[in-house]
Amino acid sequence: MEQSIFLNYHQIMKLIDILDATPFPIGYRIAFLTNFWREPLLRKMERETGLIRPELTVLMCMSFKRDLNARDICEITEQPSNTVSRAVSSLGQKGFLTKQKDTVDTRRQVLNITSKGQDVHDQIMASFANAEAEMLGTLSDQERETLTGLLDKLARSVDDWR
Amino acid sequence: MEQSIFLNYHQIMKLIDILDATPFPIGYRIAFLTNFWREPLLRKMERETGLIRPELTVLMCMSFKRDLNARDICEITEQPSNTVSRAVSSLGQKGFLTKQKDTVDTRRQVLNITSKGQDVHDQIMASFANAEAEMLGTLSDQERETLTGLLDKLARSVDDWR
DNA sequence: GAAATATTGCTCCATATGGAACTATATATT
DNA sequence: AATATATAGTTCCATATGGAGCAATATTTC
Repeated sequence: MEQSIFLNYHQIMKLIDILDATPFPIGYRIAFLTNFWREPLLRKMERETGLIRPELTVLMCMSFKRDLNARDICEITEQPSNTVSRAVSSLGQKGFLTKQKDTVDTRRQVLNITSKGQDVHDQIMASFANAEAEMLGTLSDQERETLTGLLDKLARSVDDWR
Repeated sequence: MEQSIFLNYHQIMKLIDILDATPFPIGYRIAFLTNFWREPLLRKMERETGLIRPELTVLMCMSFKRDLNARDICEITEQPSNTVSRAVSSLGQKGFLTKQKDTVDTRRQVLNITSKGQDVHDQIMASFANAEAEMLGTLSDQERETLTGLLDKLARSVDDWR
């Protein structure tokens, strides 16, 4: 029975128990879930596809809308321009996007995802969707809908609170 | 009216609209909120207190439980040992924790938060609590309770899904 | 008790990332 | 038209962070 006492000790001392004691229960649970859900997923994506986070961000933007330039992506994602620049550059080298000079403003480059880029994008999206389904395993359909609605309210009011 | 068309263009192209199109609506909203809520808070903490994330993590553990050692903190937080080691070292230099050699195992150091460390910890917790209150401005008390419960369910089932 | 193994905490190194400054081009002002 | 200012995208640099491996100590095995 020594063993079970030892296990209990560790159960009691998991991070989630500290979170109960924080005065920001929702904020910290959100951060907790990001740490344990998104971060491992990004590491897995990195291992399997060689892409890193800013590259995924750029892929997602290009998949959503055609003919963006780097500046557009900076504004959409609120990422610094050097981060976007690096991601665009490496995605180009990998053949995941095409660049054309903007005929009106030659400083700009018009960016578009290639079919190869779209394929890896779709593969990553599928992997994330799958991982979300696992995370949500304990929630009913009703609960999922409620949670989506509440998170959406918070996310859409972003300009009010930050 | 040119101006308003321009603004609408940008409104439409905000990140939240891309998120609607992802096949993991909950996971991505959680990540989105972390990006726009926690990250700026950590930057603010860094500017105001000089502490960085791993240092806060260690402070929170020590505030929750006395006489931990670095290994305990690694296990609780699932952080790599070098990250914890660095944080313990710098918190020690700043006078935010005390180290005593463990009498049983001299490799270990018994760590405890100082009152100075507790003060800065409490100050940071208050700042985070305040920021959470702002984020939750659009939610009713009932909605907050529901959200806490749902996030808690997900967080507590972490060992099932990862 | 000696040797093999495990564990604690640290250092070295590689890399992701953001700030600031820079180059090239476009726009505004006169 | 000439100059001043603004903007797109890049490079340089500083730093946060994790992986791998290391030294010191503890534990296990024989």
